[in-house]
Amino acid sequence: MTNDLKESFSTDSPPAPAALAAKVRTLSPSMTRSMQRVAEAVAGDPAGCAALTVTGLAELTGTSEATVVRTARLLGYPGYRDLRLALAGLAAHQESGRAPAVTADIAVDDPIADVVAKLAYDEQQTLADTAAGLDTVQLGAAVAAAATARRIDIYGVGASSLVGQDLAQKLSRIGLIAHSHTDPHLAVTNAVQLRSGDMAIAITHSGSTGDVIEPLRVAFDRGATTVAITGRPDGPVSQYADHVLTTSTARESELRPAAMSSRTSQLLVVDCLFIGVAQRTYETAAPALAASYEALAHRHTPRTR
Amino acid sequence: MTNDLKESFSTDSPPAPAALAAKVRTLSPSMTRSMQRVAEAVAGDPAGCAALTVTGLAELTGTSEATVVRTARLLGYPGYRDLRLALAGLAAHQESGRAPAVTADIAVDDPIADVVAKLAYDEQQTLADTAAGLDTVQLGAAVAAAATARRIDIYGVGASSLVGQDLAQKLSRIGLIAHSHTDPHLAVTNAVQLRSGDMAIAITHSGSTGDVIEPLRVAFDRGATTVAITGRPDGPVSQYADHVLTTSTARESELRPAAMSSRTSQLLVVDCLFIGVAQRTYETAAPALAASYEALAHRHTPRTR
DNA sequence: CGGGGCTTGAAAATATCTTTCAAAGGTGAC
DNA sequence: GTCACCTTTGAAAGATATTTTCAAGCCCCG
Repeated sequence: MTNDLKESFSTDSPPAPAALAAKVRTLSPSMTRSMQRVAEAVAGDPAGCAALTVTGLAELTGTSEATVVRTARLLGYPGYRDLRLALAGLAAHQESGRAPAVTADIAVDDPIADVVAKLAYDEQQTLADTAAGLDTVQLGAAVAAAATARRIDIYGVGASSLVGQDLAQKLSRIGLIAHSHTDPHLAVTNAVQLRSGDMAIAITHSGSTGDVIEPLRVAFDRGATTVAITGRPDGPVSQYADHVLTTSTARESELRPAAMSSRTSQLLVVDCLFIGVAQRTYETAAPALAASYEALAHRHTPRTR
Repeated sequence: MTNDLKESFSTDSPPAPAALAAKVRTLSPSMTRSMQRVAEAVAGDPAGCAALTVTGLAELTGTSEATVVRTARLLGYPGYRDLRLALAGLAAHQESGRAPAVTADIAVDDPIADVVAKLAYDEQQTLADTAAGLDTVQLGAAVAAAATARRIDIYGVGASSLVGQDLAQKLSRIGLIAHSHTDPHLAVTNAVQLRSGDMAIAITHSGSTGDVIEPLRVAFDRGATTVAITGRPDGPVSQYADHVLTTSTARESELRPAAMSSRTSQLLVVDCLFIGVAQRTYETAAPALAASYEALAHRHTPRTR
C-alpha cells in the first residue's frame, strides 16, 4: 500500500532532471519526519551530499541508511546510488551557472585562476573575430600565389617576426622555399632579388611599420606577388600589397598588451594560409611532412611511459 | 618509479573539473592499451558510462574491473566511484550546452572558408582545454619564481623555440633578464652559469626532446628553479622540473600537424605566466611596458589614414 | 491504557568497488 | 634466437557501500 504510493510517484517523475528542490517541496508532505530531514539536506546542498555515502548522509541527518534509501526512492530514483549521480549532475550544473564573468579586464590583483580564464576567453574571442573577419577571397588568392611561388620571403619585426618565422618554418616543411627576414636591411637586400613569380609577405599589426613596409614595397616594385597580414588594412602597408589579410584587434589593457592578441590573430591567419597551401600541394606536402616527423624522431629520448 | 610518477600526478590534479576529454588526450600516451580503451569509452560517452558500474564498464570495453579502476586513478580520481560522479556532472554539463559541431577533420578538398572555420574552432577548443587542464598551483609557483629570479633562461627548439622567444621577448619588456636559447650547445653552456635564485624554463611538446632536457637538467643540478612546459607531464623532461605546466594535446590530422595546436596551447601558458609575473612586478612592469611603446613609436610611419 | 499500523534503525544480505597476485605478453640483452 | 626481466592484464579475494529485512519503538485512536 505504501508501496503503491511510491510506485505512482516514481512513475510520475522519471530519473528526474534538475528541479530537485521543487520535487522535495512537492513530496515533502508525504514524507515522514526523518525523511524530510534527509530531503532537506539534499536540496540544500546537492554538491555536498553528492560527496557523501549513504552512511555519511545518514549520520549527517541523524538518521539511518534505510531512511536515506527510502527518501531516494520517494524522490523517484531506484536507489541512493542514482540519487547521488543526479546530485553530482545538479552540482555541476549550478557550478557552471555561477557566471565566471571573465569578460572583465585583467586586473593587477586577479588571482591566477582568473587570469587563466580571462586570457583563454580573450584569445578565443580573438580567434572568432579573426575567422569572421577574414576575407576568404583574398586568402584564396594568397594561397594560390604561395602554392606556385618560386620562393617566398616573409617580413616581420618584433612580435610579428615570430609569426613570420612560424610560417616560414611550416612552409619549408612541406618543401617550399620560404624565408623569414627580421633584419630590415637584409630584408630589403633580399627583396631586390625578387621578381614575378616570387612572393613576399609582410606581417605588421599596426600596418605602418616602416621596417616591414620597405622590403614589401621593393618586392612589389620588382613584380613579386605581395601579401600584407595586418590589423589595419587601411594602413600604409596595404599600398604595396596585392592581397590584404586582415587580423583582428582586441581591446587591450594595461597588463595585456595588444601584441598578445594580435599574435593570436596573426597565427590563425598564417595557419590558414599554410593549410591552404598544403591542400593545394598535397601530393608533395604529405610525404614531406611525414619525412620531417621521421627525421625528428631520433631526437627524442625513447624512454617514454 | 612509474608508480611514483603516477602518484604525483594524481595529486597534481584534484578531483578534476570538466576538461576530461582533454585530460584523456594528454594522458593517453602514457596509458596501456586496455586503459586507453576505457578512457576512450569514458571520453566518448560520459553520460552512458556514468550509468555503468565498474563491472559494466569493464565488460563494455572488454577489460577487467581492475583496469577500469586503474584508469580512473590515472585520470586523477581516487577511484571509480569518483570518476563516475564526475562523469555524471560532465553529462549534465554537456546536456545543457549542445555543441555546434564543426568538429570534422580538415580534408584535402575543403573549401578555404571551411578551413578557416575548422581551424578557428580547433584552436578555440585547444585554448579551452588548456585553460581547464592548467594546474594553477604549479603556475602560481612558476610565476612566483620568475618574478623574483635573477635571470631566466628559456630552452626550446623547433616550433617551441618560437614560443620561447615570445616569452623571452615579453619578459624582457617588463625589465626582467630573460633569454631564449635555441642552440642546444649554447643552452647547456649557459645553463652551467645558473645557480640558486635563477630560473630555467624548458618548452617541449613531446616532453622528450633531448636538446631541451639536457640544459634543463644542468640548470636543475646547479640549483636553479626549473619549469617544464610540456604536453607530456609524464615525460622525461619532468624529472628535472620543479614545476610542470601541462599544455593540451589536440587531435591532429594529416593536414594539421600536432605542432599547430601545441603551439597555441604553449602560447596560452606562456601568456599566463607572463601576466602573472607582470602582476607581481606591477610597479616596475607598467612603466617598462609604457616605455617600450614609446620607444617603438617612431618606427611607425605616421601617415596612417 | 492498550491495540494496530506506521516509522525507524540495527544488522544481515547483496551489490559494488578495490586490491592482490599470478599468468600472459612484450622487450631488450646477449 | 632465446632467456631474463619488466609490464600489462584479469581472476578472484578482500573491503566498502548499498539495499533489504525485521523487530522494536512510536503515535494515533478507541
